[in-house]
Amino acid sequence: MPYPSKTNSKAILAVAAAQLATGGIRDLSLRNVAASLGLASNAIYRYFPDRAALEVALANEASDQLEMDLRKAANSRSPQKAIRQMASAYAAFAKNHRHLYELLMSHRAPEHDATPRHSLWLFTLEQVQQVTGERRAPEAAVALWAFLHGAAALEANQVFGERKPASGLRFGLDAWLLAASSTEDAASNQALSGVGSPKPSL
Amino acid sequence: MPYPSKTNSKAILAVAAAQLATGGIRDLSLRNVAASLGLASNAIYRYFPDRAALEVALANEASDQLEMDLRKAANSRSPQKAIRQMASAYAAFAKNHRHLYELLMSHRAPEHDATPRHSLWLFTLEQVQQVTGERRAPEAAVALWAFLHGAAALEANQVFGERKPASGLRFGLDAWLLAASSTEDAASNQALSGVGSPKPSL
DNA sequence: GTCTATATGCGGATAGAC
DNA sequence: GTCTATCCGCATATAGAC
Repeated sequence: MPYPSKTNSKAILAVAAAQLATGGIRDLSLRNVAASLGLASNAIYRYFPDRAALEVALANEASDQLEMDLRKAANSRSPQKAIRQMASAYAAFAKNHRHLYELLMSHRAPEHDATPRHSLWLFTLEQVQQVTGERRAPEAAVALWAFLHGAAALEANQVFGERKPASGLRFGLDAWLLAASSTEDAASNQALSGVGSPKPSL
Repeated sequence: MPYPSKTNSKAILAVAAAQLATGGIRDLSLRNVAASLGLASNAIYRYFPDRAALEVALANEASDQLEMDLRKAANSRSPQKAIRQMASAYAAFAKNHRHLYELLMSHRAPEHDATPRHSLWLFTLEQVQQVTGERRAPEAAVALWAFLHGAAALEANQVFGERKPASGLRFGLDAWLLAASSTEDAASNQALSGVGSPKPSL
């Protein structure tokens, strides 16, 4: 071959991920990726039609990686303990791969989501179900994910500055487990009961 | 004066906010803002040293606006009801001003935060304190904010596609109120008690 | 079929004239 | 305070070398 391949999709993704890690999504550029691989500025287009496609590929990689971390964390423990371990793993992933995580979460899901993200959702749902039962699993999983993502985002952007959300993570997770472990009637009745009882019948 | 003022900071911010609302942060450009005001491409630099400064000003405006909405929602109600109303107002703000909200939350807080964001935090803390008492207020407020932000972000990015987090918002808020209304000892003991009791003594 | 060379248009940013 | 002119980096598209 006159022009043997100097690169491939995996190598491009690796370099892109490295640049994303150092500079954030705004600083990621196809030019820099190509330069890092010793290629011309636009050689990337043979592997990814445009920048958006590269971002999608990165997000899918991130999703796979996160799911692996969560599966490890949830392995062979009690349901509640599994949730706690998953929460820690989730927070750790968001912290250690800040920009990659940001990219993962800021990318809208496609219409028919057969992507790695769907797999991630199904696994989470499965784990939550062990705690809440089948009926309340979807809403509980959404609530849990919302909380975990929010905590990760707030810490990443240091919204609270000095006041770190570390203790807040504990509080929120305890609250979720408390509600998830109780019957739905007890939980909602209690929460709606209002002012009167500072010490409910726990 | 040979070149009288054609604009001012407020007008620039208004145009920038409008462009942000339609196209998102990536599409906001100083060139377009200037063009909308009938100015040369770089006239903005007399009012904002660079693009980042304009974004900070927009974020501060957003923070003020959100705080006003939350204050209205919390006005003269029971503590629990105030929290519920604030949660709804928060979600509504994030939904109705999607890109502005995103900008607000994605901007790191400065070192000594005397910005509108600090005021927003103090007000939230004050309201949470009505429910949890003074001691647990900070961590509870962080947890609440994390959950609300996460729910807003997930919905904005449609992470769950069809499975909308509307019911998840209810579940999470109920869980938070349940834990916030109980004593800290009861809450953490219950949550840590683990596997054995699918139906705890509620 | 893969890479290089090149061109267009859109950004942010700066210098200096008026 | 606004203007013209200009620079640099970026994504993108096309033509052609090998």
